[in-house]
Amino acid sequence: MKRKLTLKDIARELEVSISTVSKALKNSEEIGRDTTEKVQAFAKLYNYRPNNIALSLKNKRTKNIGVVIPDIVHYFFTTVFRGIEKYSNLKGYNVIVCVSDEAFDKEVINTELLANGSIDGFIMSLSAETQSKMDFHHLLEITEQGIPLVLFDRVDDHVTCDKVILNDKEIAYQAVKKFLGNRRKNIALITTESYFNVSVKRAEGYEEALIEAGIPVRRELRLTLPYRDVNENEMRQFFSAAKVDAVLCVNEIFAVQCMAVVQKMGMKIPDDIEFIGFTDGMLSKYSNPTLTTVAQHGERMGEIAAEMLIERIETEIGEEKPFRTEIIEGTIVERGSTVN
Amino acid sequence: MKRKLTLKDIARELEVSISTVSKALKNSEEIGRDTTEKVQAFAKLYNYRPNNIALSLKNKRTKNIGVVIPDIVHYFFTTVFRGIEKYSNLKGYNVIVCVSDEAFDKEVINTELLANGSIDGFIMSLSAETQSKMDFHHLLEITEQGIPLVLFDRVDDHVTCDKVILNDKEIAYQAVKKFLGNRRKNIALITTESYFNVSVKRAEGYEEALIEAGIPVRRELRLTLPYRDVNENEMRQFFSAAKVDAVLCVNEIFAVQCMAVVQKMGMKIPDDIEFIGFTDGMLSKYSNPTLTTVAQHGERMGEIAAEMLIERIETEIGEEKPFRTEIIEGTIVERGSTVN
DNA sequence: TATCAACACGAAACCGTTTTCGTAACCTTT
DNA sequence: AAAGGTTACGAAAACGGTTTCGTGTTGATA
Repeated sequence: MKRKLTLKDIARELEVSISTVSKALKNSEEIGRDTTEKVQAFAKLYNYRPNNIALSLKNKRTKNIGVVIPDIVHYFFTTVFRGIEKYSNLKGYNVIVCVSDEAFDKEVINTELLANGSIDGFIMSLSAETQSKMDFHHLLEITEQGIPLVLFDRVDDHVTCDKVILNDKEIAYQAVKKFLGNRRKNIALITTESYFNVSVKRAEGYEEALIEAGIPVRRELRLTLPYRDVNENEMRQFFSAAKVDAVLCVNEIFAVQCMAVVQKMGMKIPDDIEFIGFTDGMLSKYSNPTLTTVAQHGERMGEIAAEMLIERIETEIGEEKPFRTEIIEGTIVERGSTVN
Repeated sequence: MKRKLTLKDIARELEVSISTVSKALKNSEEIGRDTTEKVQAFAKLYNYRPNNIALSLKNKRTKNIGVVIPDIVHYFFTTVFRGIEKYSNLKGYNVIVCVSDEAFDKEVINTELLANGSIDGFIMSLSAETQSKMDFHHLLEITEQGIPLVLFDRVDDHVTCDKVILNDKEIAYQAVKKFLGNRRKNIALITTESYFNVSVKRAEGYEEALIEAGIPVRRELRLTLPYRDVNENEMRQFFSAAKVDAVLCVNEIFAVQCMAVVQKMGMKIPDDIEFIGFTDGMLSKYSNPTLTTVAQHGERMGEIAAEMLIERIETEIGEEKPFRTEIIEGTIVERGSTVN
């Protein structure tokens, strides 16, 4: 087991000072040709690599980005993460991921831990509990310390920072317009039980489209489901009670599960009933029928978030730019669950 | 923007020395009661938190774990990651994730970067390219430096380190036995084009079960597909050419795609043809029919990997324990694609 | 009253870098 | 030969902690 080589080791071996070694390795003009060559040859031979931690301490920048997301086993977050990782890596940054597991406390603990020097900036999406509690003190602490923060998807107006979001309301509006164009009248909305800004926005778009078309928004056409462990019976009851000919779901799991239920009940998709979901993940592509869905362009979202963050990190303090909110346009990917 | 408080700040403010502050904060007996209380009160009031980087430099341990995986938008890796993250977090470690994107170079660059002090140990799964190149010099470098390494799932015998793997051969064997028990004779294997140790093991189990049953292993019953962007035509041809009544797929995507194809061709699942896949992800649960699949218990795998790694990290050097290979037993989850 | 331990604290080294500044030694110039 | 300018390098501070060791003050003991 060979221990890591340090500048000190090289200095001792070559009988020069540490500073000389350091300068020689960076081709400083201060150092003579012979010495420089000697040092570089030695360093190369023994594969010297500077210690990242020491560099971080000295430079006060870690080249690490902290990513805090509610869940990792989740297609959308996964794709966003991929975008973040790709862009960050390109720019020489590493990514530390913490999963809040939709819990406020974990989110707080994780951010506070990372904020103590481990990272140069944060990219986050709020946990369900944080959104419902409306407690953002941990984020305030971060920004007050001057640590750059970018929020994506699950954001909140109470937090002032850069943001990347989907045009949720608008794209939900368009989805419903699509149903309306297909002469659907009884359009249901299936959304999450817990409070998510995105669900709210999507509901707004849904309602706006209906109202615009002169169709009343009916309470019995809205089903709220728990985020996990959905009970099929609830769906069955819902579809038995109300006559529904189109369904907008705020995620793809709800959609796929509902499609299975209504098919068991004897309805034909998309003839009797149409479906549009959100996410455009694996399930949408391989479900039966395939699901028409709103692509959220997670990877691009991640890239942009990373780009915004790194720009903040690398911009000199003093030239404060105003915070931006970047809006990604969703795309409706037409598949078998709608008539196109 | 309030700058981070340091020991020096507190020392200056309270007119004591830095060392006194440091000791007082750790309740050292060396320090008098009054001073200790004064310091702690001040630290609490101004929310002092030690700088992680400084601690890392001093302690020569970062409390970071490096995770290098081929892909993150991939159910199995995602679940393993969740296990790693959970356990690590519990033990006070953070996780730095790098995605090799199945590319050798990215894997090498990422590991070398992290190895320079950023992390205390690695958990990795080899990229496709690394497995086919059989070049493990970067892993050797890591272990030679005394950095603990745990490999999971995509492992190789040429690398000596702790490992966590599935009983791939055995569970594939059992899957085929299940087909045989259902009187299936024409059992196909659908596997990956590129070389993966796991695919090979699964193929071995497949063959062993057939041979044991006195059924010849037929070349035309094996289909190899590219890891991404599978062409449906290839599947269609395969199923037209050979009479197949059961299919073992090394992942769930292949299985779900094949099920769609054979259904389009008019076959009934599971009556005419049965399917078993690997992974037990979202697709298996929500496909039509639902897919009988080998649960790989990724989360548990991740937890165990993290446990092994952290034990190595925290064990004193000197008391070298031999390397272990932990074998996770897969479970066949019976669903609609087999007759049970 | 001289001695000595206990107490409470500070100085300084250390982790591995970078960077500023100081300075010998040599070279050039007049 | 004195003055000034290069050249090539080393010492030391700094980043923010921890820890070892030294030391002045106090109180107890002989």
